[in-house]
Amino acid sequence: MELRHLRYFRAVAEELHFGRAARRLHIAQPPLSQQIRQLEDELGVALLVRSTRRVELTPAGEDYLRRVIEILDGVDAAGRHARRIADGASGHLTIGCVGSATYSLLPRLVRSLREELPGVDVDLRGEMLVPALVDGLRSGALHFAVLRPPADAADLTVEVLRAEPLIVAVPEGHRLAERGSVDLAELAEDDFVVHAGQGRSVLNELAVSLCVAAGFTPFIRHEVAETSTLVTFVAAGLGVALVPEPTAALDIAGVRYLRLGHGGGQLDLAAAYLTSAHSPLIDRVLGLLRTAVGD
Amino acid sequence: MELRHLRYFRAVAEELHFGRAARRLHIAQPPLSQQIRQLEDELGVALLVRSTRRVELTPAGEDYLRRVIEILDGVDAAGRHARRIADGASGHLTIGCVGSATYSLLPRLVRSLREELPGVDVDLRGEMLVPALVDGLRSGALHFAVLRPPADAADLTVEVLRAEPLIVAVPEGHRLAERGSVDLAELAEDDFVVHAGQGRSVLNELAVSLCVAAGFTPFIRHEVAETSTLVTFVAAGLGVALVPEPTAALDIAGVRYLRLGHGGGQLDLAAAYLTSAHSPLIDRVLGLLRTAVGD
DNA sequence: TAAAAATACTCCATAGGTATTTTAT
DNA sequence: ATAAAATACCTATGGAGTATTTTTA
Repeated sequence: MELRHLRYFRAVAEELHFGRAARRLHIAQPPLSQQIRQLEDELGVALLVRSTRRVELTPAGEDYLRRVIEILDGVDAAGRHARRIADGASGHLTIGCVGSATYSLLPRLVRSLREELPGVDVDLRGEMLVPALVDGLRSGALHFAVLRPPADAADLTVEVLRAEPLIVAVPEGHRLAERGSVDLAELAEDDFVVHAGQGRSVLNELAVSLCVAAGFTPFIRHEVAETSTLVTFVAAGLGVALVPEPTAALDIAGVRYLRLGHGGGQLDLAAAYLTSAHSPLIDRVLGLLRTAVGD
Repeated sequence: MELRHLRYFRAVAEELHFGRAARRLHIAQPPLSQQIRQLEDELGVALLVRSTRRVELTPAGEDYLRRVIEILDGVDAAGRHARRIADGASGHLTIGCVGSATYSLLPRLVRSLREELPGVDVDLRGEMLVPALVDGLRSGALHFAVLRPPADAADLTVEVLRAEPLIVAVPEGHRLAERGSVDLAELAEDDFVVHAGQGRSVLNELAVSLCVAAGFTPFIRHEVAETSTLVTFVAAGLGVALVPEPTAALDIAGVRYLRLGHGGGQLDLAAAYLTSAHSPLIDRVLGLLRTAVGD
């Protein structure tokens, strides 16, 4: 049996007339009769009752017609869906994101995804550390990540979106809190709050090396998992923290953000995906992300 | 596009190997590659990523595979269902029934339908008069009827199931209530309760002609639509009624059923269906009904 | 008897086969 | 070097066409 048989049967069942059905199908009447006969033989079921004056559906034929219409519509729909997925207009995507991008960049990305690709359904995971993001991409749990460029990324395609200067978060009562800008060396005596993860956090590594370059080793007092927690700890007066500039979007009471003068650094923000899982959808998301960064 | 393309795609997508898929399909590998290529060209979508060492599905291909499996399963299911309907093991049936068969024959028929043809779903309408049953068959509202053989039945196939003797229903206080059997002539002075319908009821016609043959014209006091109402009216002392014997199954308090001696008659009970709507299912129901009558 | 489906036959498009080449590991 | 997919080419099945017959309302 082939779709041809189903298409032909549908035409005859809807026209209830072999001649008209054949015209509608752009074939001659005899081959149409043949194909319908074949279909009935293969099913072992009479679908139509013919006389020269009237063609009627049997009860089995009526049921079969309903199902055939569903099948033929299903075939069309399958093609349409495949095409939508192929050009990235439809599909499913899980996006992971580091903490500092969670509060400014991610909402902008989501808004433009909703507008530009309404057929795509997106799962989001914010507040993740870089090693977890890389693991997520490799395990297939994430399709796309916004992160700090990691060292071991041979199987990933990483595109730097922009460089973000580091700033300092200090509690409101801090001796430097009213300054607009400080040098890193001025923080030599302060307690530091950093991300947990045995130094595997890209931000931690940069922060420590900057401090060393500024002539001191930071005294790490607390380790936390999320950026929001980190800022809350600073607000509570438990120490200071070096964070990328967009973290300032996290406007928590009791925290002041200061620019860094001498000894400051910057950290790249990048998009990454598993090279082997590259897809049109990822390209379109990457395009939207570039725009979101530009805004 | 033909089902062949979908079957072949399914095989390749499940095997992820053109050679194995071709073996599973009992064809050679090159024509399989060709057909898959055709499918992709027609859809305008890459479904598979091939290298000589590995075949993988694209995201569009994964979605398409899911839908293709549904379609192919749907094609099989459609054939199975059509076959079930064609041999009467499945389908839908509306059965109409005269009042006197509603209380004994119809329940037995329904029980055996449930047992023998569980795939058939049945709608029942009991307590109908013969003209309404015939109209129902002709309009398509009923597929099958249990009735008294009507006069104008050229387009119906009518099969007599059995002859049912008429009996008399009298109220408990009636002067003849304690007799086992009466002659029709003894009811010459009684009020009669009959079915409504301007004499078009087959039972009414027989009853009147029997009375006339017994030498009197029945005095019709009440006309009712349902047999159950008719018996209730008799129980209430509003008159007597001639009813077919199975009506006695309707055991209402205050009613006595008496056999008829001289002047009695009998009424055929029959099954009927529209000859043009004859189907295997109707044959099977008719078979069950014959058994139910025999019990 | 006239309209429509079925049958008889013919033809060619194409599915599928065989042999070979290309390609990626 | 080798396994596997793609390409080239050929064969033959069967889908579709034309002409005709059969059927029934």
